[in-house]
Amino acid sequence: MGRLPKHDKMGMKKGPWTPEEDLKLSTFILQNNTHGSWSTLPSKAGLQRCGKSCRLRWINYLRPDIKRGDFSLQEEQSIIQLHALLGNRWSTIASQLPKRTDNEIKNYWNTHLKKKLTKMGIDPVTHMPNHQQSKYFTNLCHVVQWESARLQAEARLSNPNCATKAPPPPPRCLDVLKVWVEANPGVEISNAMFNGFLASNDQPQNSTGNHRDDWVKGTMKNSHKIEEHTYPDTNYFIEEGDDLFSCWNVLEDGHLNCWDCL
DNA sequence: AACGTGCGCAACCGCTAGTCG
DNA sequence: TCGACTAGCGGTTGCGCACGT
Repeated sequence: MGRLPKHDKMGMKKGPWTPEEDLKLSTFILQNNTHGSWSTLPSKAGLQRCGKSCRLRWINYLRPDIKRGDFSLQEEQSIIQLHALLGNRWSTIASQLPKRTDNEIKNYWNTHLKKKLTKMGIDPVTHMPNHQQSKYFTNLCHVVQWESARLQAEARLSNPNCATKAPPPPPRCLDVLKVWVEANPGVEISNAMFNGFLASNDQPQNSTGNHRDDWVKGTMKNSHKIEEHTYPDTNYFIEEGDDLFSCWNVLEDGHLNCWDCL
């Protein structure tokens, strides 16, 4: 993996890092409790690398607080949802996924998630279904719901007068609002918009949705985390099991219909 | 076994924003 | 205000490996 060692015009080494170089870099930073100035670090640490290369190696590989290995289903979902909201702002997305680096998330998106969404009939750029007849469409109802909420939030931002008319977004929305605000400094959040972002579990929007939620919770009382995945004012909700997600909707006669499992 | 091909990911490159004198 | 310098970000590259033929 990596590249063959090369040197640039200044005689700085390029290419894959050796275990000895890793050791030198880690030891220097840990002993000093700081990397200090990246541009002066290489000479101080006895490395023939440019500061930029040292910084990247530390941040993406050597830092003790990074998690490596497969992404969990929850992490995958977070990436998809945050990408729908933020686009290719990998560092912002990474800031919401503890112990993951932007480079790792970017690679995972480009090599796994993009293909996965495409296969499921979802455009990975717009996060919209390519065609509603896709046999995978029903599997992704939560993704589509999410995108719908995002568009509603954007509409509310551009036209505050519509804020109270828009239906409430999916769960975990306050977390998302927080991310959105961090990613869009300077944009003011009106009270109406904030209320619109509140999860209905905290502040039920209307009696119909509340009644339905109660009914769903009562019916599915053996399900775990059901509240987290119930989409208010819609017919859809997600049941999270130990290692799979089931997509359900409530039929007009009150029966539950399982669409599919993820 | 040999070869070709595609994939995964570490590392690089170029650009931008922030800071400081 | 301007230029130099630095840090950080996102896009791209290229090598090693796995897998298919």
